[in-house]
Amino acid sequence: MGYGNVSERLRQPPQVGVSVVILALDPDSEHGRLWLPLVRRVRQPFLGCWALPGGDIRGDRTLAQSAYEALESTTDLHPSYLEQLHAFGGPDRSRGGLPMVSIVYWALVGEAEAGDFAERDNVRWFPESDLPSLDIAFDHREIIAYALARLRTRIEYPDIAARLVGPTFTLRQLHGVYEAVTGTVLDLPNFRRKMLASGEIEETGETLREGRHRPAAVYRYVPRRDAGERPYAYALTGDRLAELDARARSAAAAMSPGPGASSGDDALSALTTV
Amino acid sequence: MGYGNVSERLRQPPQVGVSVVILALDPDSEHGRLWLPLVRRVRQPFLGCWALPGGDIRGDRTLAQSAYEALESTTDLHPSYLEQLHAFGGPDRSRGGLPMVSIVYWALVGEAEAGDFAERDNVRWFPESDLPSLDIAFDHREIIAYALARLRTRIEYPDIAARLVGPTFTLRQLHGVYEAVTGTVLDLPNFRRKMLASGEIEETGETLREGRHRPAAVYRYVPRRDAGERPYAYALTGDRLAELDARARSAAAAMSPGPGASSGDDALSALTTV
DNA sequence: GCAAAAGTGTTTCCATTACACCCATGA
DNA sequence: TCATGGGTGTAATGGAAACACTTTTGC
Repeated sequence: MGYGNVSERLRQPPQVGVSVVILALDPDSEHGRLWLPLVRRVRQPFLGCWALPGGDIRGDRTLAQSAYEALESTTDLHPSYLEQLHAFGGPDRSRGGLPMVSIVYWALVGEAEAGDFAERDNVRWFPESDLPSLDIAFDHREIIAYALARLRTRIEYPDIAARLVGPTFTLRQLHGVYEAVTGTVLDLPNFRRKMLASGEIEETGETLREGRHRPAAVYRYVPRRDAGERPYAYALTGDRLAELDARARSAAAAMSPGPGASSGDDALSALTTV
Repeated sequence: MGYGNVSERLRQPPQVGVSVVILALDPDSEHGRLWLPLVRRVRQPFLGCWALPGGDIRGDRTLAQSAYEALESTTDLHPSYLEQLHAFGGPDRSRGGLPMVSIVYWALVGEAEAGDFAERDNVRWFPESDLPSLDIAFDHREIIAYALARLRTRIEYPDIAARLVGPTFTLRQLHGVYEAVTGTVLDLPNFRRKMLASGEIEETGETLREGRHRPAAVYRYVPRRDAGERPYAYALTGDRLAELDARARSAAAAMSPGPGASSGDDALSALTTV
């Protein structure tokens, strides 16, 4: 493919890719801080820098599918929430290469899952407040800040917090997530009432002992089928996500030689774009 | 450019473009309904159908600039608000051609400006509730619905309504906009207090006579510099928009032979993409 | 019994709602 | 002076915030 000099390249229509900001609760931190996985780049530009997991967009996939596949193949995680964040573009983000537009998604994964993740050389989790100081590729630092801001405003609903904490939880745990994410202090009794009144939370019948005191009731999140929670929400949750998951699995199976061997390191080899 | 058969084309990385949903108040309608301009396509696919104004993305422009230029060159309008809506993609929207991703913006223009617009063959304004029934290109009908839904949820702030109605307005006019957009009935006295309490509205000192009764005070919208109105807002307003406008003008001047002749029909020749 | 967290009750406060009312103006 | 919309006052409502309180458990 012959392209001209730099200024000619800049006038070309840009390439498109997807990236994903994957947010989870750090299970090692007692006070529930957020962390996220970054991938080390193995190509120029920004070789060796940390970048958001990403990949190409294929014409025969939806954008969400492309995002899911990028996420799943680099980190082996299965998000409980996936939503388009923003499309980023412009002259600042090309760095001498071809201009690039990234459609960025943000994803949430449950605490348990983020914990049982085995770290690899080219993927590492960083606490939200302790990102690498210099070597973050492109404008990914600002994109992360943007995703965190979105998370903080979206968390008014039980939904988001429940997806961060995992399938079941006590009200105190959920409360902790809210406090960690918003950085504020919330009255626990009022919080409890509000969550229960939302109708999106349901007792499992189990209880959880955690010290020499009264055990707490365990709840699960139940999306209300009220329909119109939020009038326009292109977020993927529940069944829609399972669908994407099934697709990703069958695609992986088709590419791998034997069954069950679909998560080799070749699939993990630093899928990153701008 | 040699591309293979259909299924091979579908696997190619998609092209990118911008489209804009331009919303305004229909000045002919007394009860303040919304309308928007669509452009007739002069190319396959969907030749002859109505489509959102759109254009290409250039690597040396920001996405918002590209959206502004698409909007300005097709309709000669100058929006008072411009914000990214969503990126649309996926296999459904290629129609046998190359796969296409559209980054869609939504824009607001003031009532006065939308009124003084001269209709042209290939651009026509349609009331929101009376879009062409069949011949809308691609998925643009759903995109319009999505933009309208966004407008309806965003309008809680004085901001959005003020930009629809124009630079100055009476509280009753503003009230009418709210009722038209939300489709609900609002108590006028309470509405008035709420707007004034927001601190984002300021008396101009003028009054407006409209019948054989007391004249109404005229107000203007004053964005509060409180900063954090909305925590992350990539919306363009005020100065930032003026900047885009200046850029678009100078670009147009550079392309046209004489001064002031920059809005010939060549610039209007149906810039539409998916 | 005692410590600690689970869970409940109650009061206060504030923003929204509903609606009655007065005011300014032109005909 | 009267019709009409501009503009103000105020009581009722409902939900969020603050915090005192009771209950259940392990040791």
